[in-house]
Amino acid sequence: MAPASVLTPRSEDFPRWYQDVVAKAELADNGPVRGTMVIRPYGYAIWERIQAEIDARIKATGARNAYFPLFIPESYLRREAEHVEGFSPELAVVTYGGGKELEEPVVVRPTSETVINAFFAKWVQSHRDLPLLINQWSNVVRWELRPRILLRTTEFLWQEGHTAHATEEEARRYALRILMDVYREVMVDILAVPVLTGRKTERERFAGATTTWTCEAMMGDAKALQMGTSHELGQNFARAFGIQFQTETGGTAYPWQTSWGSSTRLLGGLIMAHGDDAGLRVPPRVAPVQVAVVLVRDEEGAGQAAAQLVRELAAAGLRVELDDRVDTSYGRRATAWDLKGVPVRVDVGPRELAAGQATLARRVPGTKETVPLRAVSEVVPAALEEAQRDLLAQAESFQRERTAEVSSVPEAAEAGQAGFARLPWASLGPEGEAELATAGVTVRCLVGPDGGLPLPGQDAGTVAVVGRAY
RNA sequence: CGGGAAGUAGCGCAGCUUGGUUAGCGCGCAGCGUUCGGGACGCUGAGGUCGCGGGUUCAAAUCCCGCCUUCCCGACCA
Repeated sequence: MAPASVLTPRSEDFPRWYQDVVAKAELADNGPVRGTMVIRPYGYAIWERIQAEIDARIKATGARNAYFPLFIPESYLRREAEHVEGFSPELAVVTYGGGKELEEPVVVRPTSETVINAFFAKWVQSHRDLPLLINQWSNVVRWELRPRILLRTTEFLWQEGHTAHATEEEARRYALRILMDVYREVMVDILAVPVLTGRKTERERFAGATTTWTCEAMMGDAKALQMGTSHELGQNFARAFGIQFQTETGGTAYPWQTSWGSSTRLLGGLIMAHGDDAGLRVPPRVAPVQVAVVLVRDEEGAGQAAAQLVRELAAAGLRVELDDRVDTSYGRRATAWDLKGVPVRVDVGPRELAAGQATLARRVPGTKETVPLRAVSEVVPAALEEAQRDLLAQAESFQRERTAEVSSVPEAAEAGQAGFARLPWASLGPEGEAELATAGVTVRCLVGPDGGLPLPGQDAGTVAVVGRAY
């Protein structure tokens, strides 16, 4: 791969490298107001693909999309005590409208449990109305004190799901289904980011939830990133908003609820999980451009050959782009495609054309090979599959190497600086957790004794995975 | 929100200490020419409310005050 003078080397200054990639790959820019961002077309194209994958899986669970207002009466937030306490420090509140001071301030939604549940109270009357499964794609605002583009911004885009069920058991199954069949699957199978799935400790639980389930990934600097959460809300919001239904036997009951979300932070996670010194590396399944056909020089019919390759690759169902900017030097263009992380590049110029060949450059191992022109549209799909697999395998082995088994709090505090540390929750507990926090290490999640998900409330035998986090 | 650093052309920087005529440099950008297979070279040129507001002064990028933004480290979060 080319000498990466374009970017700050990842090993030299990871946060700076991250900024450089976001800028040079044309993913996003900072907005004029602190903590806001502009998502540029290339970044947004990746987001749209992530959205499509998540959206399809959400719909497969039976939920439907809807839209609720940006503005929420302040009084709604106050109805659930823990919820308002958790969110009040990060609220943006509008006190003026139409040139007049408002009688009741409205908050810009930090999340929509409150408005949505106010309507659930209207819509849920009978057990026949359940389950009620709603998702919305929207922006939300949480005033951030320390913003980081695409990872922690004051305004961000996300999806938030809200459901109501007749029984606790059903709500739990649904929350876990979202966790595993939507989030985990998209992260692992599509984004090629291995995640740990587990339960949050009391300390890390969502404000207003009874149980929070999470997907946690390890970034290239061995820090953790929470990439998606699914909450069991119990009957907390149902009681606060008066959501009740008539049961089959004629009684009244409060439904059991869930909520779950994933955001543009996934884009940040993608960069930090897969990027290298040459820039971004996009897994083929989310790549807006899977193959760039680069016309090196338009001589001796190379232009026609490149156009023909583009047609063939498109016909093979690939997302392909022709780069025929022959007035820009080859090196510059090659570097730009590397920066953008396009998985496969096919170079065509008079040189290989004379031999009936094309040059195939793979972003993931960073290698080049020559391929007969006739075989390109067969070789490329295989190369993309390999890239997808290799990215996941690399991230998995990195996470494995940077995960330590420890048995005491001091060991966990130390190992947690360099990656993940695993230790029995019994050896840690809330006191140990608080102690770790003073070293900047937090419990990312609790996993079950067999490596699977622990039960809500189950502490016995669980293993805590701790580390530094974004 | 606390501690630190910084904001001068699209990007990276110098100039500021010690105020003074036309604010420079590298990259990028435009035109022309030579080149062309991993960020080519030459010539010519365009591009600036010196972050914003106020103050001091005959005179402010430079000194003073306030604010905004960015980055790093901490406390809170998708």
